[in-house]
Amino acid sequence: MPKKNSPVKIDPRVRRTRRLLRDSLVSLILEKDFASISIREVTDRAEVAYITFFRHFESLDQLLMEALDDGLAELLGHIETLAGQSETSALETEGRLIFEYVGQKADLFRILFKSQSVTRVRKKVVRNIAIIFQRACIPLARSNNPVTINIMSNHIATSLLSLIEWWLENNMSPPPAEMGKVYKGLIIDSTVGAVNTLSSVR
Amino acid sequence: MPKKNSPVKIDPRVRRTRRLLRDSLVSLILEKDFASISIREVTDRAEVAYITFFRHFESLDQLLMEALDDGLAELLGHIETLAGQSETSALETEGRLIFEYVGQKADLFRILFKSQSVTRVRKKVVRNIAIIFQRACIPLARSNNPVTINIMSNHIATSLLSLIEWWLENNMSPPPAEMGKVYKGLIIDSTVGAVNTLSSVR
DNA sequence: CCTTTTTGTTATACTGTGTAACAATCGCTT
DNA sequence: AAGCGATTGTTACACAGTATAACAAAAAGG
Repeated sequence: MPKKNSPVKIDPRVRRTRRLLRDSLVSLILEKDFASISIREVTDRAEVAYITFFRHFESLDQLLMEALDDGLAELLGHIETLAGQSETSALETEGRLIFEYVGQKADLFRILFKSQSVTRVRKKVVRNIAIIFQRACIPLARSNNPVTINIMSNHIATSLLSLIEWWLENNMSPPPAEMGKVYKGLIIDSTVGAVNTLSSVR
Repeated sequence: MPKKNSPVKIDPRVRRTRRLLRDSLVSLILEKDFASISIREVTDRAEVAYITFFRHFESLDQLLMEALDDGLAELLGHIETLAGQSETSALETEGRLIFEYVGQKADLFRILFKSQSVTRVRKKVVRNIAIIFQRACIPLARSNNPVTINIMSNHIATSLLSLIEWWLENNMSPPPAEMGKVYKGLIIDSTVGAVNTLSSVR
């Protein structure tokens, strides 16, 4: 069952409407608080009839979710290859790639962290990242302790997102190469190093 | 300048109204989504006139913020004493105290992580925790590199909050004593260990 | 070109926010 | 205990945003 790219041809009018609405919402979020954005505002800027919004989405939340889902899929791919890495030197390079990618799509991530209703989206992103690292880190944990593995993967996922958020708020000031080192040292290596100590946790 | 307990005597009717509204909102958040709660619902459950709400608060956001602010002040005190610790054994004990405290006031933290509009509150909490650790960790960093210190304290603060959130969602299953070990190993020790590697980051 | 689908226009019902005026109640002081 | 001042309750209303319906106009695709 293919999740996306279902071979169904979409009416170009529908494609156009959805794209206009998405772009309109994104640009509005970058300007003002998400909670203060009304559907009317979005449709006005998109130059689309008010009622047309409801023919495609149930709420601004849903529209935002879809936009973020699509945009973040690529980052998950990056992280997936990263989690597969085991060589120490490669980890640093891949960490740099993450932050280069974030820098390219900075708007998308700013929206992820800025909009209010994003708590659920963020949780979903954390869970997806955690699952990726969960598989990659099972061989690292000495005892096959599910609690330890869960804590580890959750810690890595949330730490990575927080680091990205911090970086964006700091105007992406240490360049990706430096952030790659931070990523490797602060998140990956230190977590792996802490595993042995935690093998006894129930 | 005393922040709280200003010696001004507050009208008992005002005190009562504010307490009723606060309790009403808290109980509602524990039941349903914050975004779906209306002011009318809060005043109805509080058995208070609708207009009375606006005589005390501008929005549900503000009411929630004040409730969380008061409740979380105590945790910050705990963490402050914790950050002052340097002995390895004491760190683990103090970490246990944190999770015991969270367990006692679990409702409060569930609200912190559950309600949608809490992004700003959470950021404020992160910043407060980060500041505490910032002062405590300056002697640890070899070079007085502000970037490194900022990343470190931010990483500790967000990791701690994420760990608390994970713990609550797992029904507080590893008891506080075990979580104290996790806290020490995964967050404190590993971060301190990573500092030396990161001294070169601009 | 003709059918189907999508979009736009207009009107309407409904919910929630926020304010105003006035009456009723409560707390506090004397 | 009485009365003054502050708070709360009642009722009414204006307003913004959501959501739907019916019908006309426009665009897609065979």
